[in-house]
Amino acid sequence: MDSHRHKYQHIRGRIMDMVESLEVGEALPPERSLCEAFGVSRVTLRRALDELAREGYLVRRQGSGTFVARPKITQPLTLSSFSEDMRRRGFTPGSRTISTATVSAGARLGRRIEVSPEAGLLEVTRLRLADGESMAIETLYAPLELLPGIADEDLTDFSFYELLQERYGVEIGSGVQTIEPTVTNEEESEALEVPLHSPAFLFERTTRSEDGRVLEFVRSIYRGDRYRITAELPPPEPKAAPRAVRNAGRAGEVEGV
Amino acid sequence: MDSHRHKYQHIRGRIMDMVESLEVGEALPPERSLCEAFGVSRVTLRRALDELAREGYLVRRQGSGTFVARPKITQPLTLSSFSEDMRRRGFTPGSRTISTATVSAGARLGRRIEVSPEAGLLEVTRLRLADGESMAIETLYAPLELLPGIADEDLTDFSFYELLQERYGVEIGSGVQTIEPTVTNEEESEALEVPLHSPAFLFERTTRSEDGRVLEFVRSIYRGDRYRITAELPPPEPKAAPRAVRNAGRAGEVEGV
DNA sequence: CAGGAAAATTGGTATTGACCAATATGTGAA
DNA sequence: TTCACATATTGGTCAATACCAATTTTCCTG
Repeated sequence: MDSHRHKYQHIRGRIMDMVESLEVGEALPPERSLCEAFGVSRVTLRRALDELAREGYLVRRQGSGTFVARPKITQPLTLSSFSEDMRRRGFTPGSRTISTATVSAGARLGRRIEVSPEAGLLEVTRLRLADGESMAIETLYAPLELLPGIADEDLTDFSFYELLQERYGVEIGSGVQTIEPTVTNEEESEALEVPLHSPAFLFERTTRSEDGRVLEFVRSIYRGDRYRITAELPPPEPKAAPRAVRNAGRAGEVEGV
Repeated sequence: MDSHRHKYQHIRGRIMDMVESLEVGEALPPERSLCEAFGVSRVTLRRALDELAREGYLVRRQGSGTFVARPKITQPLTLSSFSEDMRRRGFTPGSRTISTATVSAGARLGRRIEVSPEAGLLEVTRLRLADGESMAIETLYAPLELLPGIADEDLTDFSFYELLQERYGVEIGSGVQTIEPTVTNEEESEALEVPLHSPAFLFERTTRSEDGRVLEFVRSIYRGDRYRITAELPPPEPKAAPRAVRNAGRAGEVEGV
């Protein structure tokens, strides 16, 4: 059942279980106790703790102990789907497909997706909803050659990433996203139900597979009155950057408002 | 001379020297050779390599070797000053102070900066330039109590962060930044020399010291036609996230356009 | 009771040694 | 030559152990 290929991954999970049963600021048992409890060496245990501390779940204080960290205020920009993003923000994601078509790439899109201008592309325009209200309008382009038989799919309520992984076995590698401020045009205003020329974000994202092929190019318009980006900024690197986690609360400590 | 308190930090530096003398895609000597060369254990050496790989300088391939990674396309959002940010983008930063004043915080600003509404604040409005052209207009608020004698400073061409560190010995801890799309109002349009209601970014940043006090609240309007955010998105975490670095080139490998 | 020094506790760094897993290389058979 | 298999190389995981450094606790002293 446990697909933990390595010991430290298993330990990591056990520690996370423990963390979830504790309050913010509470201390974990000492490393040496945990080693004994889990039956692993200290390096293995520390490897798991290192990861969790780096990801912000734990704070370690030399001479004192390891404590449950205060939850992060915000996640950094990451390659998550709209659905994931909205769930993280506490909304229920939804989607309404406006149009589905097959188009030829042309010069501009061809360059972005790194296919010939004659190549066929899947074009899907969707309205994205959060708690039933319009949040963004999004047009996705994907090379048809990667998606044999895609037109038969029901694209009404699908996660493109999951579709890629589960049906086509394509693993998502990395992506580049640009963000610009813009204002809505007539079409966008109508779809999003906002006044003409309302402030909005323009997102353009290019996603690649692990072997470097472009999987999708997505252009999204997000309502500026409903969506904003919050980023927690790490301290400027002090030369040989210590990856310390800060702002950890201890039990009973007073937090700012 | 070497302020390397720990061995792995010293090794890290030696490896970086080596990396800089190699081409992208070239292989480093095997770990076991490096251990011998540096006179350290493999664990210590690997600790240094782990860091460098995590930061994107190296790519490791099991069974094959450790290679110099392709330089990152973009930096993530980080707590850098305007000047640093612009230099990173290849521009020469500049600044023109529009006004300097002392104001009382009031309810809204007081809440943001976590001081009483009666507290005094330094208010500086500056026009930010890149290669001599207007890029952003920025208003900074900082609690006067942290900055005794600040009014005497020459604020025409200063880095607020450097001032804090060098004159007041305050270390910057972390910050939170929100980004929203907006359009310029009359004042902003005039200062930035753009048409009224042009798309723009609204940045609001709160910076704290290491001990949690609010050092500054900054509100910036960036021209949407000159400034955009580019983020390289890491792959979605595959459950127990391996922090692998991807897209590393090997010598002779063909890169996409 | 208060203050300070000593001891115990706890995380941090480092070594040696072993074996596993993925990749690259060399060798022999077809 | 080419393919398949055995072997060597290289990074990945894990253990046992020792000692260092920061913090907390204990206990003695005034």
